[in-house]
This record gives sequence, C-alpha cells and structure tokens, in this order.
Amino acid sequence: MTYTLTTPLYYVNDKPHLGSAYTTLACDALARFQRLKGEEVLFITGCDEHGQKIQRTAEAAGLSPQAHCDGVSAQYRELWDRWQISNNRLIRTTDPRHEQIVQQFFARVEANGDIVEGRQQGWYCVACEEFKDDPHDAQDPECPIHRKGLEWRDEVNLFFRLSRYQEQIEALIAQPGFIQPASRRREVENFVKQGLRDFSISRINLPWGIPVPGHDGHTFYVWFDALLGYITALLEEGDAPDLETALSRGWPASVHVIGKDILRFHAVYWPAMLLSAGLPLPAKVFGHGFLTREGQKMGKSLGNVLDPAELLERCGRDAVRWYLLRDIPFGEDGDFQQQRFSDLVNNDLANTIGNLLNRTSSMARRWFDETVPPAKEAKGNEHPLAQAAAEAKATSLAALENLEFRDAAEAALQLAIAANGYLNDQAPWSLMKKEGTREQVADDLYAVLEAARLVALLMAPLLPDLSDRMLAQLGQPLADSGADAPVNASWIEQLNWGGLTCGATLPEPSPVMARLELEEPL
RNA sequence: GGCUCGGUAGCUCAGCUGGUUAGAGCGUGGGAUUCAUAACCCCAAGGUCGGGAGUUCAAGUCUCCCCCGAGCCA
Repeated sequence: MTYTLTTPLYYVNDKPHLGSAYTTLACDALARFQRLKGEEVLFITGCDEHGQKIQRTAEAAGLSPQAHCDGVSAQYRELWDRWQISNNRLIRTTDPRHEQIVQQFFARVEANGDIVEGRQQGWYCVACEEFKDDPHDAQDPECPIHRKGLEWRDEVNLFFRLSRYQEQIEALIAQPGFIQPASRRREVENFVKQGLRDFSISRINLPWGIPVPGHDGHTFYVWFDALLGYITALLEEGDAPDLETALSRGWPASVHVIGKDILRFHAVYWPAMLLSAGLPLPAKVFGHGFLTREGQKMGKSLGNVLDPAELLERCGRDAVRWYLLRDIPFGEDGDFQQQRFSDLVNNDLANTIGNLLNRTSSMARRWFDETVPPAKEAKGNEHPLAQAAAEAKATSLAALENLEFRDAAEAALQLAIAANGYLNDQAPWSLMKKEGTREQVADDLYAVLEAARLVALLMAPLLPDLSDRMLAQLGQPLADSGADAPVNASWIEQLNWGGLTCGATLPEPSPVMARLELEEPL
C-alpha cells in the first residue's frame, strides 16, 4: 500500500516563509524514511491559488490572478528544489484537472443530500478567508489576527451539512492516533463538542475560483477547493482527471502534516467532506507547532522574518535541517535562536560527527594502507559499539515512525558520541607506538568506522546531503531516498552491524561538515 | 469570561503512577590528550523546582488559591 503524505497546499498570497519550509522539511524527512524502509511513497505538496485574497493581491500588483499565481508557485517550486525536497507531486489548485476533481467530488456530496442553500450573514476577514463571530451590530470590527477591518457579507451561499456528521466526527477524533500530537486533540474535541455547524462552501461574485456546477454565480470556497487538492495531486502525469482514478493512486493518505492553525480544517471539515462523498479517511493528521525567533513572533511588522531562501543560501541545507529537526520536538512550538543554531550545528555536525569520521579515516588510512582495517572481534555483535549501534537503530526507527525527528536525530548523535568516547578510551594513536598491538588497533578503528557508517545511514532521512558525503568518504554506496528512489528495504539491513568490508579502499578524507561562521546576524 | 497547556541551573528543556545528595544538552571554568575540523575525552560549577497554603512519615511530582506566559473557544 502506498504511503501518501502531504504538506498543506501553501497559499500563494506571498513568497514562501520559514514556516512552510519547516513543514516541508519535516515531511521530506518522513518521506525519505518511509522510502528507505521500503515503502512506496507519494509525497505531496503544492499551492492553493484561489480566493478573494489572491485576487486582490494580484490586482494590487497589477497582475492577472493567474500570472500572480504562476509567479509565486514558481518560487515555491524553486525553493523546494533548492532544499532538495523529495516531493513526488507539486499540485496547483489552478491545474485544469483539479476543477474536474472538485466538481466530481461536489456531485457526490450533493447527491448525498449534504448541500443546501443558506443565507450567510456576517463579518468576513478576507485575509483569513473566514467568517468571524463578531456580533452583527458591531461597529468596524477588526480581525484579531490580521488587524484589518472585517467586511460585512450578506449573501446566499451553498452550505455543507457538517452538522449531520457530529457523531462520526466525534468517533473519529476519539481514535488515539488520528490527531497528533495528542496534546492538540483536546482542542479539537472541545470544538466539536460544542456542536458542529454547517459551513458555507461557496461564494458569489468571486470570479477567481472554481465554478460550482448547477449553481450559477457560485464559486467554491477556497478551503473546499484546496483540501481536494490532496486528491487531485494523486493523479499521475497522463491520468484522466477522474476522481476514481485519482483515488486509486494512493488514497487514503497516511498522514496530513500541517501547522496547528489549520488543524480544524483537516481534522473536522475535511473528514466530514470525505465521509459525505463516501471516501476513506486519512489515517492521521499531525499538527506541528510554530516557529518564533529569539522569543518573538516572526512578522513583517517586527521586521524579523527569516527568509528560508536566504537561510539556505547562507547556512546550507544540512545546518538548517539539523537545527529544526534536532532541536524542536516536532509538534511543539520552537524558537529559532541564532547562537544556539550555530552552537548545535558546529558541535553536533562538525565537531562530533564530522570530526569523528575525519580522525578515524585518517588513522585507518595512515596505518592500514588506506583501507578499512582487518577486524576480528570488532565485527561481532558483542562489541560495545555494536550494541550502541543497535540501540541507536532501534530508537531512531521507532522515533521516525512517530514523526519524532528530534529523538531520531539524537539517537544518531548518541552513537557518534559513543564512538568518540570509545576512540579516546582505546587511544589507537598510543597503541600504535607499542609492539604487538596492531590487531587491537585494527579492531578499534574498524569499530569506529563502522559506527560512523551507521551514523551516516541514520542521518539519511534527516540530512540526506550530509549522509551522502559521509558515505562517500567511507567508500560506501549512498542511501538513495529521493523522489525516484527504487523501492526496497535494503537500508534496514545496511543498518546492521558489521557491514563495512575490511580491506576496502578509503578515500582521502576532507571535512564533511564545515563549521558555521556567521559574521552578520541572520 | 469558559476551557486547555506551560512557568525547574545563564539559555533550551527531561523529570512516569509522590520516596536516597533535582538531571541532560548548550554556554562557562578547569584538566587530559594529539589521531582529527583549535576538534575529541574527562571533571566542576551548587538552581528557595513562579508565589502561598494544605494533604502526607515524605511533594518539583497530589489538592486549593494567587501571579505570569501561550493557545482554543465565546
């Protein structure tokens, strides 16, 4: 069965921000892990391009909405390319095929009796694309999020009869694994407990959207349209734009990874829509936390926004991925601190892991003819480092399965720390000065090199770049976890102790990870 | 206003069903070493566990009140 995972479809109102990059990076790690494990993976990301906000932004820039969307979505595509994101799809909701899928889906929902006309009156925030609960007689109410004036709307909309799904949704979110992390589940439970209300799924007089078939003048509400992008994205290159076909390509999703702000749409509205259409539900919705910077919310008004493109440019893929994945428990909010960022990258990646490989390879080459030393004892599973490695493997696999990237990263790091410690205890550089210790040194160096190999493999889902450089330095085949990687589970086997071949040539070492020297603040 | 989470060493946080001297990483100070990316390894520094009251033989760990911060809902 296909392992389908999704990022949100990012709203193309503005260029990509770090929050989107964070979600996408995490999904990338998960996708790579699943591929390495031997799963067939469909990693979906994309852009959400309809709605009044887009229309207005485009107008303000003197562009057609389509031109605007083309421009911004291209930025996303380029950014993900540069980050080496291994997505299999990048769906755009302006894709002509999407319109077909949405309309077919709508037909099912309507046939099921879940579409009714209703009058929608209320204060609307265009930036949120949401009706607010401000009282009707409010004077110039503002959106608390955007601090912009709300607009009064009074129109006939089509409503989705969400209220019919009260019990089914309650049962769904009561399932232990459905909403993660668990801490966020109660929030949704409370919301649902208050009683689900029908919600409007169409707008009138909004040309920038998908027309609702059979209801002239109505276009679909962005959220209705956007969520369905997950299904359109399933279509392969030459597939006909047909709902059944799309579904057969990998539905239901194994997990939707999203920011905590849009949890409700994914954990309540979306499943109800799917139920109405008679489709299977995603297995999991994971709402991760937000990133702050030096303790403050990032925002234009504060002028403290970190641009993911610039971050990548200045610090590199490995550094940023490591910091975000290794330091922030996935699910909780995280604070980006520059000092800590460079401390962690330099300590963990350059000093601990990079230097481990460098020093060991250098010794092995010097004393064993530029090859992996001939080991005897060290190949056995009783070796202390073999045991540390087995533990790291077990911890890492379990953690990645649960999207606990931080624990997975730490497991790999712990193995490197153990190897460094072992090296210092054995001190092969001292042994080499004595007689009759060559076998011992060979064993010791083999064990540490082998540990380094396993560290590299454990890094593969998290930092594919660094993993490649380490494996190359060990003369090992790379762990291909890219979008087109062949489906097999050899990674799991390679993760067993003793895989390094004695006598194999070791390439000349050069640092696999440079220290980060940030002269200017980010 | 209701509800939910947090407030533990300079910083980021672990501390499960209450029980020996409250832990880790980073930063800081010291030591050791030279294979290595001035890296690695070892050791230390003593924080009224937000405040107060209570339950208990015993509370960071349970109860109540208060203060501060975040979030969800209204």
